[in-house]
Amino acid sequence: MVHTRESLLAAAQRQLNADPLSSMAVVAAAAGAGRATLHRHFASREALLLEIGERSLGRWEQRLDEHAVEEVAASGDPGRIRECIRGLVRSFVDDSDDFGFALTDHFIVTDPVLVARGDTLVEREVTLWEAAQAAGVLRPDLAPRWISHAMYGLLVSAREALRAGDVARRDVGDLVVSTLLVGAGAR
Amino acid sequence: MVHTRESLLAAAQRQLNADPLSSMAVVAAAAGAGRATLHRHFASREALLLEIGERSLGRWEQRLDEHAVEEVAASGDPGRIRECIRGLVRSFVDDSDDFGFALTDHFIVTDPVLVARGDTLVEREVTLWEAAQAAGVLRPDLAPRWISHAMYGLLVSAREALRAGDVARRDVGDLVVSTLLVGAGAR
DNA sequence: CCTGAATGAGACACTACTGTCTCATATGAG
DNA sequence: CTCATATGAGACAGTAGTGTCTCATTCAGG
Repeated sequence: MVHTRESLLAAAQRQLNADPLSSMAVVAAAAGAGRATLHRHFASREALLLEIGERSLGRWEQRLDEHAVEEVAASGDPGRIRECIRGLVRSFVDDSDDFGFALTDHFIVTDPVLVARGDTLVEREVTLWEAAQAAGVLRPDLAPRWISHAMYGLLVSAREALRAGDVARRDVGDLVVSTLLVGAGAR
Repeated sequence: MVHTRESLLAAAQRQLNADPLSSMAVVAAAAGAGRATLHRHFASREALLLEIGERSLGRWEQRLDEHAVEEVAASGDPGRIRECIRGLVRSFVDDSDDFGFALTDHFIVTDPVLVARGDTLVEREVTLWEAAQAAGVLRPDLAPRWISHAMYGLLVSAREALRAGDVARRDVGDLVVSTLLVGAGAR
């Protein structure tokens, strides 16, 4: 069997997603690799977790790029902004399946380097929230950072709801978008 | 120093809330107790976690009782239902400070006994969501269980927002209620 | 003051995991 | 086919945590 760094990372992510406390031995087995091989690619468990964190942040960043967050924000066009938010959130929901445990894992959420990089990404998001508020797409009375937190909370919800089998996978993106935008109250 | 089972539990909860991976030694120190004393009250780490889980579920159940969820649901009165939801969610937000880590800790979230008991509490909540939908307080097109998931996700949001210092403690209850009910979109 | 129960400190054996190493085997490129 | 390389299995020492135990000390109630 041949093991690329990427395939190991992906398998590790999948396994740690299922059980965040999995040992290196378990992770290696889940990747169909020996423990030694895993250690050849990642010097330590910590290094592996860091890399997974980086990978998750990379995907997150990529999503912000894909949706041209800054450009849309600068445009000030309510229609474009609304569509951008919808698309962005849907992308995040898709990702939360693979990357979800990085949302709550204590080590990843705590590591200073990852936190710093995450903060810069939140910063980028915030420009979108602020533009959305200015364009009348989002409520102006909410702190932009709260909007980010609320969105991530709903990603956790989506993850849990899927795990519990309470919602269908194809519905969950719309569910998050609509809950975030219009809430659960009757109009 | 005298240590009641309750004081140990409370301290353990506080410590594990700060760092879910704290060892028994760290937990004991945080409670101002010796490791032996902690073990006299809780046979094993697992037993301690279980008890914390039970404690959290107990508080949760207590909240449902306090707000007379079933009675309010049965009343069908939109005003009462709306007030009940507001009060309930605010209570949960208050609790999530102390009990928050039980929301995401893998062991607690996974243990079959706790999960089973948690399910029955979700069941009680669901009666409220359904009544709210029937009374025109909540959107009828959302699965009641999704509403529960969304609310818990927003509790995670609240916890994180507080930890990051992005919102004031006195605001966070209203923030969750209002985000859950009307969302972040402009009306 | 006296006494019995609770406590803290620490020793102890045990387990699980980590990170390193070796070596025989498998595998793919030339 | 041949050979260099990657791999899996396992040995190994080191570390950290757990659960049990003992024992001297503390402390509250009589």
